[in-house]
Amino acid sequence: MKRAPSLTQHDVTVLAETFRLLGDPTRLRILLFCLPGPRSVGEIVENLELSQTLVSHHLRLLRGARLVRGERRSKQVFYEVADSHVSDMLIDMAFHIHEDHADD
Amino acid sequence: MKRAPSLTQHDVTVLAETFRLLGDPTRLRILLFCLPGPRSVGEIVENLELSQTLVSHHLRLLRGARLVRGERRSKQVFYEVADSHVSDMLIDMAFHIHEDHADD
DNA sequence: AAAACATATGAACACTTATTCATGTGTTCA
DNA sequence: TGAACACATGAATAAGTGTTCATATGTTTT
Repeated sequence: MKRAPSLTQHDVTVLAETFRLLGDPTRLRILLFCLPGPRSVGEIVENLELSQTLVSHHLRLLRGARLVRGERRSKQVFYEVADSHVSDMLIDMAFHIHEDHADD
Repeated sequence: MKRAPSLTQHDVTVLAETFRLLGDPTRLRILLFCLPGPRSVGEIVENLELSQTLVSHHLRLLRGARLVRGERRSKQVFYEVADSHVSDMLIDMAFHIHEDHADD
């Protein structure tokens, strides 16, 4: 029987904010696409078939929450998931959903 | 180096919807409060200092997504986290946030 | 320097959503 | 049966948010 650690008010706020950002399908797709490794904005745009401005806007939010990091390499900017904490979180959640076939 | 399972379009949608619901601080507090065991609506209202109608509205959304289950015992209705999948998810996330003190 | 390329930003709009107020439903007790 | 208790629901509103359009910034190439 696992138990959760007691969270401070601040912890809960941060946690909710993180969830909120993951709660948009477009942002989630962007994050999942960047999970295997750094992706340029252009790659994201082409692969996910989204407008460039939309991707930029979402990346800004994800950056603001330190969920992704962007690094410039000449003309392009490559984004990757910020740290192993975030990627572990995402992978765990992905497994949870994947295993859970108690569909509607 | 862990890898995420490949998710279907439907998986991503469900995952995003779940995150979206967890993304509201009030709902997240309610869920976390119900994590240790079944709580009556009244208990939630008192402990989290929220209005009764607000709690009911949020519980309805959480119920709709099968994140909580409600059981009536005479006058009161007790809510608990739906299954171990959800609670594991929450506990994992709680640990992730808790351990992550790379604050802003 | 200018043009071309890659990405970012700001304003505007449509749409969603959290909260409140008023009221409804179900259950127990007098 | 009626009153009291516990919870749910519907409408209304204020605030937030995703997307698009137009435009700006930064980098390379000619």
